[in-house]
Amino acid sequence: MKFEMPVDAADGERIQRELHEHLILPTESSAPPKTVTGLDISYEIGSERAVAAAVTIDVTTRAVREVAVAEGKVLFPYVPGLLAFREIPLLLEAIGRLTAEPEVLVCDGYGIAHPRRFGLACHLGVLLDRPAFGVAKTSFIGTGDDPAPARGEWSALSDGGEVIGRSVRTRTGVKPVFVSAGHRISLADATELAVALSGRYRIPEPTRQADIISRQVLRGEPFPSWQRG
DNA sequence: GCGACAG
DNA sequence: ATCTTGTCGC
Repeated sequence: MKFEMPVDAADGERIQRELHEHLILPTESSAPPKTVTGLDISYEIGSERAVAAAVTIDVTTRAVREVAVAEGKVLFPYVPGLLAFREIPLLLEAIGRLTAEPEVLVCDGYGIAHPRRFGLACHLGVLLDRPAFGVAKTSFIGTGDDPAPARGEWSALSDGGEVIGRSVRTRTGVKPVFVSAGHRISLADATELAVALSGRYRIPEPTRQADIISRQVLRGEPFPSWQRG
């Protein structure tokens, strides 16, 4: 599917409602992927310059398999609920530069835990027709109890009587992250991947590395030697 | 009407 | 998202 840039906020909501029709949200679990590709963007203050990074991580070892970046100008302002239109153009460019097609995508943000049930992870997943989910650091919509303190524990995130995601403990005793399904993946699988991809840090390795690398490139710091392409 | 509000 | 060092605590 092709990305469409809205002319204003109302148009953006229209696009989201349209694409929402293509969402696929399985209940059943799927076979675990061998790799997961994390996405994130770093912005420069006082300008529209930004750098996106797509980092493919080996699920078993959590080691970096491949890195791709894209630099450019952001054309849409940050508006809660419309984050996708600000980040998708550059993210698609970075993803397109990967040698290996992503198996599963993980975004720094939300999937269906969104005002119109169509967050960044849903949008990207539908456009690329790939499984995708979101892992956010702070709350957006929905309420729920705090999960038990042990790593792997979680509690449901609900809104208007429906479960839209989970508050997941990726590290024992540390503030939980918010996981929500984006496209072609069950909430249970997204939760398991979020935990499996986290180890020493609260943020799963794919998005954590994408965050670090996009920032390094933005600041013109030495590019990781193990990267190629 | 008054907050809240992914990144 | 971004401006920013050290410091306290497990």
